[in-house]
Amino acid sequence: MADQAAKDALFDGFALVGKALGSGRRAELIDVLLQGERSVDELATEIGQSVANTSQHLQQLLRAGLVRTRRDGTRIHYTLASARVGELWALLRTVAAEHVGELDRLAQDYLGDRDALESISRAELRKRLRTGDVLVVDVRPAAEYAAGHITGAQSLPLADLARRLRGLSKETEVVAYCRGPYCVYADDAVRLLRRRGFHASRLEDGFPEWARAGLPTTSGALRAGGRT
Amino acid sequence: MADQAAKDALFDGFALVGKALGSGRRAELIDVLLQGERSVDELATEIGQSVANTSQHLQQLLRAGLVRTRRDGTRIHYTLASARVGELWALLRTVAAEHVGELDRLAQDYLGDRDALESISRAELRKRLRTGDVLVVDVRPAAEYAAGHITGAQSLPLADLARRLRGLSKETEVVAYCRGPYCVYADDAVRLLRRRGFHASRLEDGFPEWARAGLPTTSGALRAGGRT
DNA sequence: TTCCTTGTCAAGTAATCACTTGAAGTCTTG
DNA sequence: CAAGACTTCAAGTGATTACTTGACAAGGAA
Repeated sequence: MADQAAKDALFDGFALVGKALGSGRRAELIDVLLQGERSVDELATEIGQSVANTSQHLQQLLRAGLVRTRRDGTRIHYTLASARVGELWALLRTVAAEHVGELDRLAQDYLGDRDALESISRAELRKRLRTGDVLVVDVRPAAEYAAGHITGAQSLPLADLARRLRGLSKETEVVAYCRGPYCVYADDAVRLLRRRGFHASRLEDGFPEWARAGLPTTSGALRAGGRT
Repeated sequence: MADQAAKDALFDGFALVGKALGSGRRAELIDVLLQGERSVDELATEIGQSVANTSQHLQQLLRAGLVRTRRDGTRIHYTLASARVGELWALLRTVAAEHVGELDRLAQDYLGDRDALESISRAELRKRLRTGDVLVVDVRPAAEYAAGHITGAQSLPLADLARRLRGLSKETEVVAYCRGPYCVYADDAVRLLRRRGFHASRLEDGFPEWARAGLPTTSGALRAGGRT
């Protein structure tokens, strides 16, 4: 064996990245940052932690090179360092879903029963977007829609949904999507819409997966949603 | 926010996998297991740790579902739980190489200067294997060769290399490969061969990458190597 | 049975980690 | 300049982690 100490140091280097992904709070941060850049205190409220604690977790992600910062006035915005980091997180989530025994139960505890909700695949949504017989709504917060959304989707944040139902036709088939397979926004939206008598289903995963698959996305433009 | 506690628990579940990859010693274990199953004390010597400590690390990998065990008499053999785990490890290594600042230096400290060594890509090796103008040698321990190797390669463990040079022709172009891009066996083999006047280069990565790329592999058969 | 090999468990220690609280930077605005 | 908003730093606490040592369990061979 060449130089055990150097080998250990090298693998400790690789493990830095594993360590960064080895805390639930940091995992939540990455999951949110996948939707676009965020300031520290937005992130803090999102993960339900103090600003100081969130800042320290972010420092740790920074040290592992997984995120980057951008200063804008008094705010500091964090972003994922590259698309690769998003891929790594997605793969880690898949591996966890396949191999961690209790994950099914944990997911069910958080997401509730999904069996009653219809969901459609990316490929099918793509097809129906082309034929135009479906209204796609992005139920994430407006800022995330602005940072990037499925081309043709309208922004209709979950928080505003109840107030803006008037504009929707009950004949139109509605497809809601949000941050990904472990995000509850689209589920909540579909449940609410169905309760009110709309035809609604959810995209089986979220925007990041759509973008990663190379399907058409748009960013920037805020296309006020709600009206059909 | 639906149920913060349930959400935290779910992400802690994902983070279990991150934690499992968050120690250099466990990373080394995964890297070795990528070459095939191993008993606990083989693994312990490989990573230079006590058997007790190695066992505990393996328990942790087991809890995260990344490895599986098989009992054989008084020995217990560990294997990666699925090919996905190998993919995850490879992607994590890539992300670390791209984003962890000091990794270059750590890799150089362990691997030494590689600039002097010629290396060839998988695609090129594939082509030259077909035309047959090259001798491919697998310099990993014989057990790893037996567990799976590049089709057409001969087993010539680094430990035996010096003793078995007689059988090699100085006209033949030799390509050595080992466990992967961060493995020193092939480097050492190429250095030794060149010092003795052979034409030698290394495959730029190792057997797991070859297999993952879907290129032809063989397992089981022990094709005694050395003679051309 | 007893002995031997292999692996796990349990207890102990020093180091690291996640969070809290309160203070100190840093940039913008008045 | 001072005041205010946002972020980071520093110190402290309880929990977890990586390793060691020594004891125990499970299977094989005499």
